[in-house]
Amino acid sequence: MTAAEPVRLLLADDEHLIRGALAALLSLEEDLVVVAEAATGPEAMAMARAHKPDVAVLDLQMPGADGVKVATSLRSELPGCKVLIVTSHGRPGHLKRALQAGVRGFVPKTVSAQRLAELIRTVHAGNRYVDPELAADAIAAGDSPLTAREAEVLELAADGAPVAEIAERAALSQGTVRNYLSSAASKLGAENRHAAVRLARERGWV
Amino acid sequence: MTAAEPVRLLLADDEHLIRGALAALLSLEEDLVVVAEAATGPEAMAMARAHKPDVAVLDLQMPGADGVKVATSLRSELPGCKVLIVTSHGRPGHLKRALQAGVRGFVPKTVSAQRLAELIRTVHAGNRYVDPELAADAIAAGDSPLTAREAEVLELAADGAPVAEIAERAALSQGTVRNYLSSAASKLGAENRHAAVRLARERGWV
DNA sequence: GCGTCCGCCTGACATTTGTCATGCCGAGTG
DNA sequence: CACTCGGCATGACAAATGTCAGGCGGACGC
Repeated sequence: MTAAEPVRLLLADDEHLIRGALAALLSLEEDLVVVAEAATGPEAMAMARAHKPDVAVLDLQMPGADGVKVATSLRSELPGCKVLIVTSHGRPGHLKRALQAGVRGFVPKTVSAQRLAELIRTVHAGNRYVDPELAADAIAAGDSPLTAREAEVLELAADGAPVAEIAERAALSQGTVRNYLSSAASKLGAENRHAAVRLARERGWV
Repeated sequence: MTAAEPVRLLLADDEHLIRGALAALLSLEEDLVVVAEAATGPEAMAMARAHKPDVAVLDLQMPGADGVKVATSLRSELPGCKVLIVTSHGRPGHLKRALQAGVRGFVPKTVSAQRLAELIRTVHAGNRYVDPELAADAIAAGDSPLTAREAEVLELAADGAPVAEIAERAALSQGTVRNYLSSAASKLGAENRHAAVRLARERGWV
C-alpha cells in the first residue's frame, strides 16, 4: 500500500468502550490513523464533513441515524470516502440495504482487530468485503417477498397497534389492512401478524 | 492498592473485536493483568475454574448462558471472584437480577476504558458500583407488577403464539389464559397483549 | 373464628382480527 | 387489441381475542 500516506479513519460507535479501544488498537498499525470519532449518526456526519476521512468505520446501530443512513449521506457528500460497517447483530436485510447504499465492507464485531485492520486496507484499496457467514444468511433469506404496502402496513403493526389505528395512519380501510397483514403473514409462513412482524424483523425486511 | 500483586482478570464477550481491544487496553494498566478470555457463557465458566481470576468482566449477552447465569454459578463455585457486568443494552430487570446474583458492578459499554479500569479496582477492593443512569431506570421501572402466572403466560405469548397453544402448554383453559394476558396488559398500560410483551421485554420483566 | 383481600381459575358475551370472494387498474405478452 | 397476471383495495363472514362477573381457596389482621 502507499507507505508514505497513512489511511485516515473516522470511527463511529455509540459504545465509548469499544470506540476508544478500537482507536487505540488501530493506531498501533503504522499505516492507519484515526482522525475523528463520533458516538451518534449526526455526529458522524459532522465529523466526516470536517475531517474528510479516507475510510469511515461505522457501527450499524447508533442513536440519531443508523450506519446505513450515514453511509447514504456520505455517498453523496464525500464520494471518495469508503464506508466499512461493523455490527453486532447482523440481519440479512441490513446487509442488502448497506450494499445498496454504497457500503464497501460489512463485518460482524466477532472479527479480531488485526483482521479489521486488514479489511480497512482492503476497502481503502477500492475492493469490497462482506463477511461470508452474513452473506450466506442474506442469500438464504433472499429478497423480501413483501410488496411495498405489505411492508408499510407490517411496520405500522410492529408495536402491537390495533388494526383501526393502522388503517387510519395508512389511510386505508380496516379490511384492506387486515388483508395486507394476512398476506404478509402467509408469505412469511407465520401464524399471525405478530409472528410475521418478528420474522420480518429477524430477516431485516422491515 | 496492593502494588505487588496485580489484579487477575477474566474477560468474557462474544465480540472478538471488543474483547481483544479491551484486553489490550486493560493490560496497559500496571496493576491489571488479563489471565483468560472467553466468547461464550460455558467457556467463561470453564476459564474461571481453570484460572481462578480475581475479577470477571462479563458481557450480559453471550451465546450459551448470559452474564447473570455465569455470575450465579461463579458465586457458588468461586466466592472470592468478584463479577463486573458490562452491557450494551441495559434493561432495568437485568440489573436487578444481576445484583441478586451477587454481581458487584454493572455498567454500560458507553464508559471509557480508563473508567472501566477504575471500576475494576473498585469492585476488587470489595466495593460495589452501579451506573447511576441504569440505577435510575431500574428504580423508575420498579418491581414487576405481574404475578407468577401472568409472567409465565406472557412469556409463552412472546413469540405470537395463539391462545389455544398457550393454554395447552400452560395446562390452563383458554379463558384463563385470556384473563391473565388481559390483566397483564392492563397492569402494563398496554393496548393488547403484544404491546404488553414489548413493554415487559423493555423493562426486563420477562 | 370471621371477614377481607388477593391470586388463581372459569365460562359467557362483545370486540377485534383473519379469511375469503370479488372488483379495479396498469404492465407485460402474444 | 385482447388476455393474463399481479398489486391494490373492499366488505361479509368465521375465528380468535379481550372483557366481564363470579367462584374457590390460602394468607392476613383482628
